[in-house]
Amino acid sequence: MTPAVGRLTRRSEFLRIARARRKWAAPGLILQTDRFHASSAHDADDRRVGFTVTKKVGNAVIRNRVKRRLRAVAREILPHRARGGFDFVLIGRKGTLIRPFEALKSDLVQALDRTGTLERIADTRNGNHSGSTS
RNA sequence: CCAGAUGGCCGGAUGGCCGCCGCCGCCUUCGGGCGGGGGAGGAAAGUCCGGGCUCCACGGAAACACGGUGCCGGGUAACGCCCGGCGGGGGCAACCCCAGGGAAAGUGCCACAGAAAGCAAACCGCCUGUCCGCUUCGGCGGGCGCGGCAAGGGUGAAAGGGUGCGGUAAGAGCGCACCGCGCCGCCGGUAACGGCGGUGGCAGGGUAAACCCCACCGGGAGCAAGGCCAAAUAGGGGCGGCAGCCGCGUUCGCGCGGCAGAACGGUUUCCAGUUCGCCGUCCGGGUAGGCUGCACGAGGCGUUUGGCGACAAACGCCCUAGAUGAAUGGUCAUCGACCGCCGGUUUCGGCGGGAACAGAACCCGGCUUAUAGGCCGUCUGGCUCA
RNA sequence: GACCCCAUCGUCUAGCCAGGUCUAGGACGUCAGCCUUUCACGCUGAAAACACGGGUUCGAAUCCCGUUGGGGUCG
Repeated sequence: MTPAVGRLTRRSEFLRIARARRKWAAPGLILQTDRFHASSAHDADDRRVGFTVTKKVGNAVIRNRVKRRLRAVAREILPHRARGGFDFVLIGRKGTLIRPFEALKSDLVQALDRTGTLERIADTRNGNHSGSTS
């Protein structure tokens, strides 16, 4: 069972996560994260993700491609390797476009580890089942 | 074959795995699931023009502003776009480029240089009359002249037609020929304009992407327009100043209604209309929630007919993206136009990289800008062969 | 997405809207020299810009068109 990953769409939520100052920059991406506010509407095990690609990265075509690669890597990693109860913001960089996909995935795992949001159970399950991804 | 001109089209392909957003059908424990079908561009871009659509002004009218366009005719819903022609310029040519109305309605400007820059004028100079000096008697030099001239020199971007011949004291449209220009007439053309003939000795420098004049066009804002629903709430509040008249209520602070008054279109005037106590100052609160607008339209494709063409008409077929932190993809493999390096240097072989510009946001018609490479057609010039 | 505005030395600006001695002026800053035992202050001097590409004009920072880069507003 893979838990669902919600999307962040409100500007105020992005600003809140940026204020938390819990972030780590990898060569392919930057991760910002924060424990989301306890409200009755959300389960404690939920996790949500948003994407930010600024105009500095490139024109609209490049920004779209960067965002799509970030979405693809988040879809593969976040559901079973990120801790529940957190919001994540992935920020695209100039290197996101040309970085190999496997390296981008390990960048995200490393960023989760450095921000203390890597799921420990998923870590052992990864070692048991598939050693090809690392 | 080489060089060039021009018009149109394409602008990565195939497959595996995993995904995203609408639409239709079925099932559903209303969370969703299954199946089918669809899903970026020639510029989607810049937002430079023209429209549709929506709201405001809404009825209007006139004048004045303001902005835009600018040879002629046609096409179009419309245009500053397109087509055909005219004129000017460039090219051997195909062909390309041109904001291309008016400078004898008026105003302004033309720095520096130059005598003079717009009423024309005369610095050097040329010629001449007269006086003086010299003389080899041909002349030379100097002064004076409200004497003549504008050919030559010089300045300038530009100096009041150009070239040649005649003419003259020297010269000059002074005369003549050709060219240019103005005016008149005739002919051709729908017109711009062109041709021919006559006539005038030349008047009228340039600049209108300077003001301007003439002709024509234009009400303003924009889908964050606008409508519906939900939430919130106030008809926001405080302070200071000014508040005409009447009626009602009054807790005597004031409140409500009417008249008056004020505000509102680019300006003014007139009626009509809408809104509202007015002015100044300070303090707040809330909001980028949902649905709709929103995908059948000046729509696309094909054939025929009319037209030089832009395009139009008729008939037939088709439905073709609708997201909203914003879908239309991620990844792997194979093929690959093309590029670089090396060996060979005609063919070819090896290695490495690998598709240009670029992403709909209410929708159309244009323009402009960016764009690796490739395909097809037409035409021009040159060379070779038959 | 729509609608507007701006661009001049390293920085802030004048000149633009009546085109010409504009080779673009000023202030702060920078550099060099003088002054001072030295530094500062002061004095003298120098370097340094019209965003880019076309057009109009004899002549463009100025007028017109296009491009690029910044900035602002929206209920």
